[in-house]
Amino acid sequence: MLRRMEQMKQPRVESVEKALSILEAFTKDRPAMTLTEISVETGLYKSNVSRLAASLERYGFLKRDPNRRFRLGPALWRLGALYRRNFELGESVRPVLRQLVRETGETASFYVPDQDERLCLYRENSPDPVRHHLDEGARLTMHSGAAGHVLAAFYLGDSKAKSRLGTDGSCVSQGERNPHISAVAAPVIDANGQFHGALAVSGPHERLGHDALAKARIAVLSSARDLSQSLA
Amino acid sequence: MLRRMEQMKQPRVESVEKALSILEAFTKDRPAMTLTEISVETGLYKSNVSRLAASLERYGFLKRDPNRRFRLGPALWRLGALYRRNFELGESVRPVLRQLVRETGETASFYVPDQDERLCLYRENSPDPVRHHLDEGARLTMHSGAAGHVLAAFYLGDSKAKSRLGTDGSCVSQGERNPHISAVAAPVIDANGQFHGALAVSGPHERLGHDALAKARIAVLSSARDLSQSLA
DNA sequence: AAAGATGTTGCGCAGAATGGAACAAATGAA
DNA sequence: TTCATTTGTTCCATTCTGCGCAACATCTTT
Repeated sequence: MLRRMEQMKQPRVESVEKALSILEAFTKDRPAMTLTEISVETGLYKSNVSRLAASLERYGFLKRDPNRRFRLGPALWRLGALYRRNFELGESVRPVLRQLVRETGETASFYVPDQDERLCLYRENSPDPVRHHLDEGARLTMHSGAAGHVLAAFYLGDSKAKSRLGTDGSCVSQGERNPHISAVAAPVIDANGQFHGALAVSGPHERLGHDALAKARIAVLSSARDLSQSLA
Repeated sequence: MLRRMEQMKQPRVESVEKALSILEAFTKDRPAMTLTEISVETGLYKSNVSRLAASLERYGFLKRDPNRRFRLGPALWRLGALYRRNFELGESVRPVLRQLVRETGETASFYVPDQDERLCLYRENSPDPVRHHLDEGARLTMHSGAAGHVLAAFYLGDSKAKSRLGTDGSCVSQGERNPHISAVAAPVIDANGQFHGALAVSGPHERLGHDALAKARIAVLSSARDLSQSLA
């Protein structure tokens, strides 16, 4: 829970990190918690949580539902939308994703680094009912999957990840994160050399065999180049 | 900036509120700030901001762009998406909004309370090029506009706002917040009596005259009832 | 180079944040 | 109903964190 806090002695503000760890404790499967649950989940004392939560609530980062359970507050959505707007990305990325879906028939996504994980920032799903489904906003590990390797290599500078990449920066994975899914990913880097994220196409390995993957790789690389253009 | 903190002596954690006020300082027009700018904007000392920001950054609530300026971080987007999912609202609201647009030809929106303001959670724009445009995620005052009055009445319990409402809870405004815009709004309340937000239709007052407004009012009220059903 | 910003670090003191227990309020069982 | 249990808040003494501020780095600009 408070893993990150226990580390080295960099400048930090303890109570702030405790408060943030409360927010962090909310997940898709745990969208509402009682004070005691939060206390257990974070390892903080109830009295402490009570006070931290009060501040979070005042600023709209938490709110209490009719049963007085805590839920995430509207301020998060406002700021989340703002964060998202920062990337003018969206406007450039979406059309590219749709184009990729049209070309490959599979699902296309755009991932960015989020701490030591990766965040699915944008996604266009395959029209096929049998497809690799995932919500925008979902977080996956950065240490597996084609897009994961690309991010690890370009963002973290992970040398093991680098070695998995082709000279063009692309990466292929088959059944890595999920045994039934294959994927291709490529980095998106603007004219200034700034790394933005990874473009990926993924689908069931029944459809994405050797040949289909090779085709998809070309498509992804080409799209990544297009994106680089429009970001310059 | 720190208005909210200076108030009464409720349980709170000062440094946490300072940190949150840093996040609050980000706006659409100020999506990136240097440390000094944040310091000025929040009234906090630079050294203080530096340390608070370090913690926010560790948890992904802030990040630094290539020029080392601060921007909102990906954690916000993740949590924002989670917040939003809490309302299964979206899935119920969107179709209703689209239906309203079809019926009235004007823009339809759904507002929820956010602190002492109102947040435009969902919006479907009129197909007409001349329309009342506003982004999802935008915040407006709760003290003017038809939807504002509805929220003030039902959420804050503001008696002045209540007096502006019809017996059906609906409210009409003409040129209140913006001289060229008229609007109608109605509360959305589920079967348990839980208030969820305000449904509104808005457009240029040239089109939304007496008759059109009356028609829109019927449509909004009917849609609000439909929504109440699907939330029960 | 020199001058101006901008960001970070060190330090001592004030007082904020905390743990723990006692208290209050809600829930549920009997 | 009353009693037991769980959940949340308030109080208080102690401690150590967070703070202001100045000095120190680190970049920009001229």
